[in-house]
Amino acid sequence: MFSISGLNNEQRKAADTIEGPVLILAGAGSGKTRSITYRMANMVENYGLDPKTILAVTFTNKAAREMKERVTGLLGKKKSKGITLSTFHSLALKILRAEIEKLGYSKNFTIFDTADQMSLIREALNSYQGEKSFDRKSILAQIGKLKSAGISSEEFSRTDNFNTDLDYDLATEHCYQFYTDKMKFYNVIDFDDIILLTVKLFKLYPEIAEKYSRRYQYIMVDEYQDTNQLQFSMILGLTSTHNNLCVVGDDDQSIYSFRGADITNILNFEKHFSGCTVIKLEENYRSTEPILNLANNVIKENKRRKEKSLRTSNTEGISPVLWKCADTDHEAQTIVEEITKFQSSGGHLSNMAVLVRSTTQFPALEDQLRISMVPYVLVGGQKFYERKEIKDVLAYLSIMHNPKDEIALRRILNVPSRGIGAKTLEKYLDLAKEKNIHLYNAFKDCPGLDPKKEKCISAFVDLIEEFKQKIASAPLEHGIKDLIERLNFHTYIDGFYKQKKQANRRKEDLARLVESAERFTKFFGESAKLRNFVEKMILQDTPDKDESSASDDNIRKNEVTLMTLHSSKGLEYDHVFLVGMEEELLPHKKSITQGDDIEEERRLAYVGLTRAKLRMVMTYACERKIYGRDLKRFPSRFLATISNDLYQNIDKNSFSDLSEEEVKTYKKNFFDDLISKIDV
DNA sequence: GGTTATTATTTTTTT
DNA sequence: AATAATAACC
Repeated sequence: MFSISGLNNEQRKAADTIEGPVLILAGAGSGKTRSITYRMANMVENYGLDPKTILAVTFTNKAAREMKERVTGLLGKKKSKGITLSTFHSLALKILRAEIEKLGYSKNFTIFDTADQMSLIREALNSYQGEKSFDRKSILAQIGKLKSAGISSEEFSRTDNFNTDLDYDLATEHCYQFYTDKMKFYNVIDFDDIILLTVKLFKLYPEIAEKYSRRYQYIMVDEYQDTNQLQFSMILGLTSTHNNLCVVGDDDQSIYSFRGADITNILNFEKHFSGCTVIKLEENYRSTEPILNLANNVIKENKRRKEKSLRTSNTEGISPVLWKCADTDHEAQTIVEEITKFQSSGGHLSNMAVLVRSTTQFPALEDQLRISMVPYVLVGGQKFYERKEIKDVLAYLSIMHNPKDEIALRRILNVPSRGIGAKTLEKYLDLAKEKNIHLYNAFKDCPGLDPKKEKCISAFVDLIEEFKQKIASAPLEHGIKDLIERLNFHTYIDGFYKQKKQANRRKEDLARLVESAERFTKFFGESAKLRNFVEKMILQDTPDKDESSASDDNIRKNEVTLMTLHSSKGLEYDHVFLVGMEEELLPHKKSITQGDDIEEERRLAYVGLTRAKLRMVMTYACERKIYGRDLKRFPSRFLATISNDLYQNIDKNSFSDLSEEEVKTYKKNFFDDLISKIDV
């Protein structure tokens, strides 16, 4: 018998209300994950439900893996194995893999990431006869919005969203049409399509929705405040034969509206699912009272939120502080100094996190951490597969799997250079257009279009065909390794990056790619298909070796975590540095100038503050380098509304916070440093 | 056709 | 400051 008696009253109610719709409003640190993992264990152990009927959807693959671990801890490997724990995208992709042919795509479709989308939009704009130059990004954003609102490219011009007088709308219409047509022709889909097509499938073939709905009798959705309209429709499909839907979320932590997250999903849940049980978790087990008071004081300024009061019985604690620093480097230095102090007093670095609003804040912090030789791990920021050299190799793999993917083909057509330049490409594009065939087939069928180039082109086509065979017959990692060697990619990198350090870094990345392919084949064995590998790379669904070893012995590495506020959601640390509490960073400049949602920025600050268990250190710099210029900076408006007794102001730029002894050492070190520099 | 120099442009956050 | 896009050169 599995016991849920370790939970408080509300948590127990959450874990023990199994049938029908349930809304769990879980404040920060209120034991949300604990409640839902217990809920799953409770369902299996005490209600005798088949684990195979349980589906839990999380926001990131990382969160899914973490939850899986915790459920396994409660249920054991055998029973937890049946439970499906996945993201919306992974789940939808699984469905599409089985059913996409019904929508006129073939099964070997590939996935476009944002960079691929951008190149397609560029193509679209090139073929557009507008006088003005348009911003690709905002056009793509507009298309994304239309897609998630369910408006097709044909419908767009007939909706209220469309204004004939606006140049941008006309351009968008052209691009949207161009984009949709090409995507289909290339047999590729984008991130939005993964959900969109699944929803379309559910609508056109209700029996498919029913099939999955019957399979997943009990559905849980984590971080419900960050779901968008499409995901909501997908949920409707999945619950078409029952209403056992349990969603968990906190409207105060909704921070993804830029990606279409719709906060009304959680605010209106009770309307969407009548007769639902509402459970509020308001007891905070994470932070001490001083930290919680500060966080509550920040978030209470938001107008659009459900009133709630987070409380804690943990009344004793260190007062949060705000450090005033001179500039970006001084800020980083001061933080790293504090970290080394903590380290030398015997603290474990896994208990510390440094949180930032923007990834541009990373380099300064990383520099200081490296100088002081503090081990750290980066979360968020540029994705591994987005690095140029990785994308290049993945592009080769993509066209082996889906030769219609013209964007991938053009990406590597002359990388490394093999004498197929812009002129040749143009000729073949014309040929392909004229014969209405795919670009790759044009190369394959007519290598001698330009006799001077015949050799280059046949060599290229042969290479692709050869490796297509090779990769299908040998373990994936061998194929990739051989490909990198055959292409002389290392030499290419040496030529491209003049600095040796940079070049070596890129080569290490390639080695990492081979390693991750190796882990992939090890894990999936015979069914380790090229396509799944590329897919998993793009969806960030590749547990790296750090994580797997950590789960093996369950020892957290002795390193500081450096990450964006967005990726910190759901995590907690004893000591947290919230870096850059200043205007134009938090709230971000874009949200100020575009009159965008300041409330979301405030929620972001709230998320950051509520990560801390024991100590909160906020910092800001009086001067920061932006576009290579030093600009004056000011403390965040979010601090202005807070009464002074809730945090302590410390001026790190003067000696006022140091003891006499510390000032002495500081000055001595300063002069020693100076002298050593003069010596050299 | 390829390489290099010059100029423009950028910075939110992520599946 | 760093990178991408473009122009000018070989």
